[in-house]
Amino acid sequence: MIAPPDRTPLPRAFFDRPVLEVAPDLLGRVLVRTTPDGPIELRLTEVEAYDGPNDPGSHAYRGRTARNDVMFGPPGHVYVYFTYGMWHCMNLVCGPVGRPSGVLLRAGEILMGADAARKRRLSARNDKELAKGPARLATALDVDRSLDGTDACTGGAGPLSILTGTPVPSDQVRNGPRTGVAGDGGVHPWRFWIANDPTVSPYRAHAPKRRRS
DNA sequence: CAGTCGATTCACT
DNA sequence: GTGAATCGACTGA
Repeated sequence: MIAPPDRTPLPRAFFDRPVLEVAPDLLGRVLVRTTPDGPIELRLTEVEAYDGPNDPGSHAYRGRTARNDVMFGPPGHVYVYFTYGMWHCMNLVCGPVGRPSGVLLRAGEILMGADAARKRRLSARNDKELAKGPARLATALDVDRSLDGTDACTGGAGPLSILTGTPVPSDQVRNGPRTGVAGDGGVHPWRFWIANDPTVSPYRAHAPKRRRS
């Protein structure tokens, strides 16, 4: 018998800590997304940390821009970016203010609202694949740039919020190099996941793009 | 202002 | 395992 997840909202202070502390602590937490098709709930199983100005893999490495502006703001808000001309990925901003860092939400298990998620993820061959990968996760939860800057610490009042869930014991947390990160940013072992969880995405090294002929 | 490339996914071989 | 899809942000001239 497994205890149900704690549905208390995660307080903003949770995110106002160094990102390397927050990232593994997010595993097992529950994200609630309100959609026109009803609520979708997702248990986080895989994340990656991106640490501001000292991290060559971070979008904030070269300073503040219109795109990454939210990363420089208060913790507990959502940073959403568009990539590869097709996909969105979402992060939770960590503190303190002025230290642009965030946690990329890479994968999770759908706890509720799988029907709504399947409607948006027609290529998924089974429910484990609904949110296996950062762009798949954002697609399943109907997340795009319109949610950039959303406060996730509202306790359910907004379109997106995060609950306490059931934190994962540290002996079940694994870590390793970040997926698909180019150059020097790839060296940091700042990807965290739950051991043996079937919804965790496979590791891939960065694939350099070949020049067109 | 043109060129490059991405915190990826999918279809195909 | 390989290559295409697809476009906005960023870079450097």
